[in-house]
Amino acid sequence: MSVNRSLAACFEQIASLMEIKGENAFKVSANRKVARLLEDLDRDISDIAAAGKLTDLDGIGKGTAKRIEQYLQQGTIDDLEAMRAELPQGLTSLLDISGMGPKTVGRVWREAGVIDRATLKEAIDSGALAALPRMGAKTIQNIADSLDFAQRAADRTPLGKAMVLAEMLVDQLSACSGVRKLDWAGSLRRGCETIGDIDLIAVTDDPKGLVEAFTNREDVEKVLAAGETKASVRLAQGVQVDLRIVDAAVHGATLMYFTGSKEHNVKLRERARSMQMRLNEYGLFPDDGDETPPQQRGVEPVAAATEADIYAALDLPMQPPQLRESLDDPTCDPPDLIESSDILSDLHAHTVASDGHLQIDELIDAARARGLKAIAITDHSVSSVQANGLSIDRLLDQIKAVHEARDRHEDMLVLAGSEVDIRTDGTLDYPDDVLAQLDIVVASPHVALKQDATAATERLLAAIEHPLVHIIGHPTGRMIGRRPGLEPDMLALTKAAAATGTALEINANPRRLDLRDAHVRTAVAAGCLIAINTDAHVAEHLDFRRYGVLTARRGRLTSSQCVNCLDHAALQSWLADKRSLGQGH
DNA sequence: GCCGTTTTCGGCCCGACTGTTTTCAGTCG
Repeated sequence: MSVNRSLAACFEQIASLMEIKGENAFKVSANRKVARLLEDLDRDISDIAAAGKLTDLDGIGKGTAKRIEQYLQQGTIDDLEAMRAELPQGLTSLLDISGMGPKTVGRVWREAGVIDRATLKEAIDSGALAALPRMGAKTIQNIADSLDFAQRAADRTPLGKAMVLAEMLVDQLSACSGVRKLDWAGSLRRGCETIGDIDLIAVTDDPKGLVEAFTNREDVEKVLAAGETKASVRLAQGVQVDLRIVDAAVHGATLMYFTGSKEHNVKLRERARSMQMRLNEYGLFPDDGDETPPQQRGVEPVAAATEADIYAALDLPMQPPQLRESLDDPTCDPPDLIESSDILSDLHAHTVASDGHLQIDELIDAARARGLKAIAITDHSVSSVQANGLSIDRLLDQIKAVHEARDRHEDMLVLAGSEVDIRTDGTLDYPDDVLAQLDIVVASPHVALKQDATAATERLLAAIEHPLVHIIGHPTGRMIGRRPGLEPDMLALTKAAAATGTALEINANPRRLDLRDAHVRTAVAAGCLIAINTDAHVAEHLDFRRYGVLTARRGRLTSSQCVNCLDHAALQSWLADKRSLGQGH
C-alpha cells in the first residue's frame, strides 16, 4: 500500500511545483486531486494499473495514467524530474508557511534568491526581502512570525488534543453575552484523525463583543485577522482557530460550508449549478446570472437555515459530517451509522496487574459510571516485559480475581481476558490450554512493527485464524505522527476475519485510531465484525470511545456489525460460538 | 489536466480579510 502513498507525494509535489511556476490553476488542482485520491484509495494502485483500469478512477485521465505507469515501471516520473531540476527542492516547504502562497514563493525565489526556509530567514534578516516591491513591513513581519510558528508547531494537531481544546473554547466563549449558538466545524467535526485548524461557527447578538473576547484570550499568541464576521488567531497551544459569525437564518449554510470537505463542497456546488442554483456559505440561491453575490442583493435563499434544508433542496440525502470526504458520494443514501450511545461494552482495558493504574473494581466502577454494561479485563501477556506482562501463574491468579469481582458486580458483565502478544511469527504468547481458560482473547502486535508487508500479513492472518482469538487489537500498531506500523494486505485480513468471525479492533486511543478510517471501510465492506475498544490504562481513557466511534462512522460502520453493541446474552454467545465454530477449523 | 443532459472544446466553486494598492492581488478556507 505504501506505493500509493509515495505516488501521492509525487503528485502533491508536481502540483506544488507547477503552482510555483505559475502554471494553469486547474492543472494544479487536477494533480492535487490525484494526490488526494491516491491517499484515500483502499486498493493498491499497481493492481489497478495492472488491470488497465486507471482511467476508470474519477480524476485520472490519460496523462495521469501515463505518469502512474511510468512511476510503477521506473520509480520516477519524467515531468516531475524535469521540474525538480528546474526548481530548488526546498521551495515547496515554503508553501506550508501561512501567508506564503505560490505567487509569493515564486517571487522571493526569482527576485531574492530564496530557495528554502533557511534562505528565507536570511533574506528577512538581511533586508533583501524588504527591497522587493509590495513587501511592506507588516507583510514581512507576518512572514517572519509564520516561519517561526511553522518551525515550532507540529504539522497537524491530533484529534484528541483538538477536540479537548475545541470543547474548552466553545464552553468559555458560549458564556459571552449574546451568544446563541457556537459549534465547531471543519475536519474536527468530520472526525479526521488529525486536524489542521479549529473552525468555530457562532450566532450571536453581539458580534463585536465575541470577536473581542476571542482575540483577547490569554492563550492567544497572535491575531491573524479580526473583522466583523471573521476572526482568526494562533493559540499558544500551537493551533490556529478561526471564528465565523453568521445570522441564525444562514447558520446551516455556513456550518456546512466550513465543515467541508472541500471536495464535498465542490460536488454540492456543481450539483447546485446543474439545478440552476448557486451555493455559498450564505445559502442556496437561484442562479439569476448576476455576478454580484446574491446575498448582497437581498435575494432570498432557497435554503440556508439548516444543513438538512440545503441537502433537501439539492434533492440529496442528508450526509453525516463523517461521510463528506472525497471518496464519499453525496448522492448515496448513508447507512445508519453507529453512535456512542449504541456501545455497551469495552473489551480491552488494563489494570495494575500489568501497566494500568486501576484496580479491577475501580475499572469496573469507572466503566459503569460511563454507562457501559460490560467490561473485559485484558492485561498484557508474558512477552510484554516493558508493560509488566503476566506470567502464566500470574494470569491464572488474575482470572480468579476477575471472576471473584464479577460476583461482586452483578449488574455488569465482567470478562476475564488477556491482551496476548502476537509474536513476530504469528504464534501467540500463551499456550492454547491457558487461552482456553479466558472468557475473551484480544491478540495484538507490539513488536517487530517494521516487518515487511508479506510477513505482517501472514502474522496477522495466523492470529485471525486462531480458533481461540476473539479480537485483533490495534492491528497495525501504528502511532499517529510517530510510526507508520505494519502495512498488511488489509483486503486479505478482512476477508479472513469475516470468514472466521474474528473481530478487528478500532483502538480508540487518539494516538492510535487503529484500524484507521480507510481500513474500517474495507472491513465493513468485507462484512467482518468490528470492535471499538479504548485500551484504557486509567479511568479517563474510557472516554476515548468517542474518537473510536468517529473513526468507525468514517468507515461506514453500523451498530449491527460492532461487537460492542451486543447485549449480555448476545455478547456471551458470540464469545462462545466463535470458539465452538473454531474447533472444527 | 480532466470531463461531458451544452461531449472532443471550453469550461472548471465562492467570498472575507489583509496589505499595499489609488482599484486590487494574494492568500486562505
